[in-house]
Amino acid sequence: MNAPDTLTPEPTTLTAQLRRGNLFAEQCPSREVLKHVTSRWGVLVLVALLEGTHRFSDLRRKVGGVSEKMLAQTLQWLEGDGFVLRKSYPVVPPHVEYSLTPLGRDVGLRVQDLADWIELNLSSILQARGEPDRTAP
Amino acid sequence: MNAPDTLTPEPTTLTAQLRRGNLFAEQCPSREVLKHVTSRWGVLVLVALLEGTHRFSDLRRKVGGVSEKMLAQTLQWLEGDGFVLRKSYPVVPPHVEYSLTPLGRDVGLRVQDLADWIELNLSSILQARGEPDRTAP
DNA sequence: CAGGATCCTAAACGATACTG
DNA sequence: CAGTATCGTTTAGGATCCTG
Repeated sequence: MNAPDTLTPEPTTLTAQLRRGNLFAEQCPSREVLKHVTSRWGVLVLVALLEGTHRFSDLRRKVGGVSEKMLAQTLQWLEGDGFVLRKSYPVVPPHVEYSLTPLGRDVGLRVQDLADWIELNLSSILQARGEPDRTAP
Repeated sequence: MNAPDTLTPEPTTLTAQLRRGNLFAEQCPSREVLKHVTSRWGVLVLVALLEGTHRFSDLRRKVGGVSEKMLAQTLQWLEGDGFVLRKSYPVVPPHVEYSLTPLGRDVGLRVQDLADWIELNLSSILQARGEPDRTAP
């Protein structure tokens, strides 16, 4: 850990190659999915839906700052990836419910885990930034 | 869990409030950190650095498609948040090494967990999209 | 109510050139 | 080598209006 002239020579183990083979490759399809899941609103929508089914306006109200357009687009991304189930009731006025598929719950839990960790460690992070700690009184 | 007409009325438990209190609030400082960590290149840089110390050009080569500018900016974000340690050796030509702090390793593991999950389930996801499964021959 | 269509701005991003 | 500076392009994102 103290030889500045030798750089870490790639842990070329088989498992590493197989498990995280192409994420670093520019054309890896995972990147698209990752983009949806880690998008500004994707994270919040997934976490919100972990708490249960929501209607469009519920999500809009819950996820502070999201616009109609972006919420719709985010939901379509996540639906397209098989994470979100869209259930439309043919009534007037329209009634649409969004929920997580099993796949979505799985990925949502990991996203929530990450988000929770950040909130929990926000204090240390802000201190690293030299910013005031707003989590403690 | 099966009443479509009653939406989840906010789990106003203390723990929920404390643990994920303000993520949904527009001005929550966590969002900024989340943005860095889940950014297009932030994810890849964190995962790359989990494998060990890298020099700038190593990262540049490893993370396919990243530009000098974005790599530099991403590293500065992560350094500012206390996730990445920048070690500069005053030699010529310049020699700079990037590694993860304990905090960075912690968050990196969660990001990697998410990324790995996506790669592992890419097959199911692409099928949900109706796209061909490129992970199986 | 749920969103599609349109228009527009700000931000992200990339390519290139340049410097200590 | 490890960046910064600058510029041009692309995309994200928001506001508004409109419809079933």
